[in-house]
Parts: sequence; structure tokens; C-alpha cells
Amino acid sequence: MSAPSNLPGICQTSLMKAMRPKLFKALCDPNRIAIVATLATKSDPSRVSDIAQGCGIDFSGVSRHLKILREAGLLSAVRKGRTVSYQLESEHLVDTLEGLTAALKQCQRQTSKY
Amino acid sequence: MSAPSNLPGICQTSLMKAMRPKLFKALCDPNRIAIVATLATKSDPSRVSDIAQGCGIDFSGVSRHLKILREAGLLSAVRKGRTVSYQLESEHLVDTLEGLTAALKQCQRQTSKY
DNA sequence: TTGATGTTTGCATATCGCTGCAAATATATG
DNA sequence: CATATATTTGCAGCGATATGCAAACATCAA
Repeated sequence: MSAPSNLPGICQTSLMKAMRPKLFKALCDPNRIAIVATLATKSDPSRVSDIAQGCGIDFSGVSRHLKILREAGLLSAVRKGRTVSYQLESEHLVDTLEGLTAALKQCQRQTSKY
Repeated sequence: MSAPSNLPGICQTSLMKAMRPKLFKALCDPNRIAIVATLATKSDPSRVSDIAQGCGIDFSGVSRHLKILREAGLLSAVRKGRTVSYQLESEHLVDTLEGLTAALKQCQRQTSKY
């Protein structure tokens, strides 16, 4: 039966690598999704206090969310004087998503019946 | 200054829609990621008990994870006799990811300085 | 230095989510 | 019907996470 070899195993491994648990964990909170969506509309970095305006929670909580998103590689932070501004790392996110999509399609191809 | 109009607002809205909180919530558990990666390597639906073999947790927990993934649109389920088999909805996942990528790029374009 | 502003962090609390076990349900078989 | 197998669901325990408040920290301005 034309042995399936261990290609599925390789495929699964590369998918697991592409799935980036940290990314999904960072985006499983609705406030963090809102923050990302908001920052996606800004061409310049936004200050913590400005971002907090949009959310319905305390700025300390927003600061924590921003930290999580930054550690997941989704945001970059810059300090300017007293303020810290965060910006979406759009290309990085796009690259990650495209990598995941490619890995999925690869699996699809290797497991499709013919 | 060639007013930005409310395009950013539209952009943010479409991104929020594309982000699918349910998807990220479904994929923020490591066991669920493993399940998805495993099912991605199968061309046929897999039975709950077989899927549970791979995970290190009780099959009841696996059943719950499968339910969450199914409700997020990531899996489809089919009952055959006493067994229920789950399969990855690969195309749907790919479409969702590509939609999200496209929405992100759209935002990138609209907010880039020129 | 003193005071003001912006952000982060420590702490307590409340809620959420994962898990295992046992019971319930669904289906097949004797 | 009674029994066996496969899956789902109810329940309780428990660790993780989100949140607000207050304190600490960083930076700027008098």
C-alpha cells in the first residue's frame, strides 16, 4: 500500500513549530485582540495612556496586556521621555501567519488521497 | 493634509471581524494545538479514542477539546456506530488565516506613510 | 531637590479553564 | 432485555489569568 513513510511525522512537526503557542496565547484575550486591531490602524507608535483610552480597563491592565503582546513578538516598544509607545509588528505577524498557512497547505498536499 | 477620513475605522472593524476571537481561544491550549497538528497529517477522520492515545490526558478531556475545536469551526465530526471521528477542516482554517493576512496587509497599506 | 506625569509592578481577589473521575448517553451485540 | 464499547457530560478541585488599587519607578520641569 505504498507506505506512507514518516512524512506525516515531519509534517506534524513543522506544523507544531509554525503554530507558535505563544502567538495564540497572546491573542486569546479579547482586550488584546482589540489592542492589536487598533494598533493595526496606526502608522505611528501609540502611547500606553492613549491605548488605554480605548479599552474599558485600568491602564495598569493595559500595560500588562502590552507586555504580553510584546513578548509574543507582536508589538515593539519605544520609550521617549516619560512615555512608552507601542507599535504593531505587522510584517512579523504577517510572516508568521503566512508560514502557518504554508505549513498547513503542505500537510494538505501530503495527506490528500490521489 | 489629505484627511485620513474614517478608513482606519473601517480597517479596524474588518480586522476585528477577521481576527475571530473564537479561533484564537480554541488554539491557545497546547493540547488542542497538538490535536490540530496531528489531525493535519491524517487524510481520514480519526476516532476520539485514537486521538486520545497521543495526548497525555484522559479521553474525557480530549472529548472536550474536540468539542471546542469543532465549535470554532476547525474540526468536523461524524458518528459511525459507536464511534465519533473528527477531521481537520483544513480549507476553512486556511481560508480564515488568509483572510486575516489579507486584512492585515490592507491595514498596512492604508496606514503606511507615503 | 521637589513635584508632576506616565508606566510598570506587587498584591489581593475574582473568575476562567483544564483535568480526572464517575455517571449518563448512544450504539452495537448476544 | 442485558451487556459491552465509545463518547459525552456533571461535578469538584485546582492552577492560571485578568483586573483594580496602591506603591514603586522613570523621566521631565521648575
